[in-house]
Amino acid sequence: MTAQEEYIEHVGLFYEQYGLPKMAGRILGYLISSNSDNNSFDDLKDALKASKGSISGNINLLLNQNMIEKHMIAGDRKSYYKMSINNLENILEAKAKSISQFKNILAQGLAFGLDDNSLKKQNLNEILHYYEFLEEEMPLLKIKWEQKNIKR
Amino acid sequence: MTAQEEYIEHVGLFYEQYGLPKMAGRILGYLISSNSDNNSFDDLKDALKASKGSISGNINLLLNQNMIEKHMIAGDRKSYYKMSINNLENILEAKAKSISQFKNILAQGLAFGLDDNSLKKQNLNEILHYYEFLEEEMPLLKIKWEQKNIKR
DNA sequence: AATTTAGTTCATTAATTACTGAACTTTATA
DNA sequence: TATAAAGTTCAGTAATTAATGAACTAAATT
Repeated sequence: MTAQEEYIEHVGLFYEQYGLPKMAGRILGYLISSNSDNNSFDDLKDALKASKGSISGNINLLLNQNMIEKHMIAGDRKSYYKMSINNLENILEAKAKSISQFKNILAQGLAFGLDDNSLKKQNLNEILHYYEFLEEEMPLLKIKWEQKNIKR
Repeated sequence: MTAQEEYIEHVGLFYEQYGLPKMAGRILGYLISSNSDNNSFDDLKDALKASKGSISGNINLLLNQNMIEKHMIAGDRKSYYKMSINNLENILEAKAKSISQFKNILAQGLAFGLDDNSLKKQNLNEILHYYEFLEEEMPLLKIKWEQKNIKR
């Protein structure tokens, strides 16, 4: 196993922890460590020794999650892939979305059972406030990053 | 199916999206929606109609991730569980940890291949800077929350 | 000391998720 | 209009992950 191959496996395992298929993580690992600006479907298939089906499915998964993006080369009908940069902001947006979903789940759950001064309701309300705080802060973080980047 | 049971399934599915076993998500759903401050192992087992093994394994999973905590009642040797509140900060800490892990993966990957002014290196460096930004901001967010809470 | 309680462990089984490979679609050359 | 290229789709299979249930441990009660 070359150092690069080991690296790719490592990245695959890293992403597996966060619920992505290992192959999707390995695609990211390849895109980070490859020796070229232009990485095609077949490059991935060959480097990762995987089937077309698996590469196709995982590329589309990563595209849907805005983790990679496709680019083309004039006079060439292959597609090339790279880690997404336009959509860095999506990391925060995705986080914001999950925060706001969980906030709703909590709020809904608070409607069940128990009187309003039970310990549990106090506890859950505090958690709810924390999520509300995060929900407010995420867009501010995004703005902060954008401003920092305009200056650069 | 009662409204509460439906709610519990819903929470289970929500957490499944984020890589938890469904049963772990259902435990959280029960803890949010139950009618009591004190929810025991057996309450969970009965309400969720699951085996002791599954409840035990998933409770420990949630405890390890600081998503729930155990509390006791004097003169009672059962354990009771509730959603974690002391460790709300862990949401940010966990996020910070994954950000910093990924930052390292990227930095490592940049060591492979290509000359330093390739498009890819420029691209990855920009992503790296974004992660560095997030890495700096997470602790600030934590401080902001703590200060807001002292004032309250 | 025997029994009960509270939970853990782990082998087996069930359920889910991912991968393969062959057939297919679509667009572009020859 | 045939052939090829680039990828997609999907049925079948492989691999992984989760749940069950019975046997077990450790502590408390009779």
